[in-house]
Amino acid sequence: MSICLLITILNKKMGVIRQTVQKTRILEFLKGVKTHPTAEIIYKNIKKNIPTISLATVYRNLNSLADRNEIFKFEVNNEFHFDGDISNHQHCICKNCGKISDVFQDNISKYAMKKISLSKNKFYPEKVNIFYSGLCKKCKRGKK
Amino acid sequence: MSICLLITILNKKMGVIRQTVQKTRILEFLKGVKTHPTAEIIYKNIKKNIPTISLATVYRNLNSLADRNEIFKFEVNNEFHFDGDISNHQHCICKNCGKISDVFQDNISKYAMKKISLSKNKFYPEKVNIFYSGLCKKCKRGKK
DNA sequence: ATTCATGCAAAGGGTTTGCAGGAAA
DNA sequence: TTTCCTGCAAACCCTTTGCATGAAT
Repeated sequence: MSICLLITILNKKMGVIRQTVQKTRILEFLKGVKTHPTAEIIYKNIKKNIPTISLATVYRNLNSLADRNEIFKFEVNNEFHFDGDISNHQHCICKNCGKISDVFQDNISKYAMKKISLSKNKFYPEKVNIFYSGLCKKCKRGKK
Repeated sequence: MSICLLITILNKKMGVIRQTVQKTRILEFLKGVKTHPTAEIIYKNIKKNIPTISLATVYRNLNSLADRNEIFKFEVNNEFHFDGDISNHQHCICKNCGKISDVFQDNISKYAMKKISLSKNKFYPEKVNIFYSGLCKKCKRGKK
């Protein structure tokens, strides 16, 4: 029995992840954008290229991409947002308008990971997610 | 016109927040517990003392308490959780079983707030929320 | 006496799921 | 040819809301 045949059989036994146009476009879109869109927004944008795509497909692909850590999924105000940038960075969420912006202060996440590793609590952290809540520039001006 | 009368009139104009048994019990329960229950769990517990209370009342009170920063509201896996402890602390979320645990490392939050204040991004932070994702002790053992 | 809060039930809305057909490998 | 993925629609489920009644001030 050849190695190739064995691999083929194993592939059939294990769940093989297939490459589809829908999946490719979704990942491309997320990687090419600097915002943190919801499934709905992603769906509307992909629809321009693939008019027949369904919202369910978008959800399924986003979830599987997030499960495999190819994208980052987080919730704001009862809605999931997706981030194609999985580098260590932090998010600011305006509590007035809901706008999400990035902060790239790598050392904040590093410090947080170091500190919790040193503390003797019974948790095995793999990642830290840091969210600031406050006001964005625009809303801060409006409140003055 | 006396000051007291003026205040009474103003109170009537402005929305006065009333003290109710339901509200009191909900806050008591949250302050007396070291977990991070959902509205449903809080509802079931309050029901033991106030059998007629409705889930809607629990939600309404939790939301107004969170709005006034008397409790902390956050989402995990598409569900809101409530924390009666509003001191600076961090949360660990087990990505396997969903268990939420606390870390009390005040300096992590302080460091995060200091760093973002120094960085010249256009956001005015008021609070930082830090979530670790990984495995709890129990699930870590199970995976070995 | 006023008006805010409650309880009930129904609506809301983002997300998931079952199923038949279609596309990767 | 097999198995996974897609599209459609319906189901899900947590949360919110409208309305009449009841309670707090």
